[in-house]
Amino acid sequence: MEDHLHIRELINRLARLDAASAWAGDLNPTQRAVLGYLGRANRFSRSPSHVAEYLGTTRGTVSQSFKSLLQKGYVTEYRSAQDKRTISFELTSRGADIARQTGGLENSISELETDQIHGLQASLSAILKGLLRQNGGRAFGVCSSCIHFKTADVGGFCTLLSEPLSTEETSLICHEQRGV
Amino acid sequence: MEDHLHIRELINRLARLDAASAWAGDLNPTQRAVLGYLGRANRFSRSPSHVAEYLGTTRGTVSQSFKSLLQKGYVTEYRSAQDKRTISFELTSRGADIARQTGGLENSISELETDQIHGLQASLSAILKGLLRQNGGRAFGVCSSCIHFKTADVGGFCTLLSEPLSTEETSLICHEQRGV
DNA sequence: CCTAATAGTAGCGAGTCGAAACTATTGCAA
DNA sequence: TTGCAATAGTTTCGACTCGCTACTATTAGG
Repeated sequence: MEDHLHIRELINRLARLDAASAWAGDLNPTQRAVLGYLGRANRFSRSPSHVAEYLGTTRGTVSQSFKSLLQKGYVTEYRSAQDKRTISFELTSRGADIARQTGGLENSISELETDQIHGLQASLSAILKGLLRQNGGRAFGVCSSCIHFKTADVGGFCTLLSEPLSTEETSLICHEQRGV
Repeated sequence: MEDHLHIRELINRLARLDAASAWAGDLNPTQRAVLGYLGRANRFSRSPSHVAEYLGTTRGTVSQSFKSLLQKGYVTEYRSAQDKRTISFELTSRGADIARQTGGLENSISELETDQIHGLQASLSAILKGLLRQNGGRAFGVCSSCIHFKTADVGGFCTLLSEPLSTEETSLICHEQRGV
């Protein structure tokens, strides 16, 4: 139990320090996290609701964040013709630049041994999986590791939404993803 | 580089989800983090400045947090006679209860194998160390692993501050700590 | 068809955050 | 000794997050 507390502390401290340096320009850490998510999410997973669930916050907060990001020109709005309730946000090139940015944390991570990195990734993923199981959250994994995914001649196919997927899309986050 | 991004995302997402469930009662995640730090910091390391540096925020914000925590009865104020500028905060029993609380993240961590936990701790510590080296931050390690620490008949002794340390104090966080 | 569920927004109050301006001490050097 | 610079903490500002509740629009299901 002693060790667990330590790890929780480490995770939170690393995230706090990372967030502290994520204050730059006219963006705060949360807005930056929204852009980062948008850059890795597929076209079915870019609504305020999805972002809110991924970031562990509320629709209300995300709605405000998007209002600000929209105003600053980091995202654009797409309203669906099928379901007039939903909104999908897209990164502008300005927003995509931010989403691609790396921070001091990445530099520090890259100093680890390769197998240490893989072990770390496996452990953190396992913790996340357990945490999501506890509170009934979605995994938000990528299409290629989904039970609804089928390989195709080019790219793939989603059997849940009956939609073809381009090669790039198969490695993007989907809110409907369920691990094999 | 692909993997590093993943790990950064994992750390931040875990911290966000942990923070989301840390909203309870009349405390927010930051106030909870302050109490957690105070519960693990020694008597030389409980000032607003130390908390600010540990949490990667500013003295101004921490000042506000303490004002709120003081009002709600989670901490008490101790003014030093030597240096009238400094203030040291102590947890009340109410505050200590909160500091000891564990969350869903700990449950999830405890499901890992023992050696996986040790590996995880080692990797995260290494990342933190590298990150702190990059931005010139302090480690905030415990006395027993400090270059200024000497073992004594009972507890230990700090050669920097020329102060005896009780057994419990040797495993507390110090802002002056420098790793062996 | 009508009610329930879903998606998004608006507003509230408390609080975080960086930044800058401010007060009160303490340290150091000429 | 004086006299500044460094340090510790506070206050205020504006933008924003966050949980919450109330609200509107749209869609789904019995």
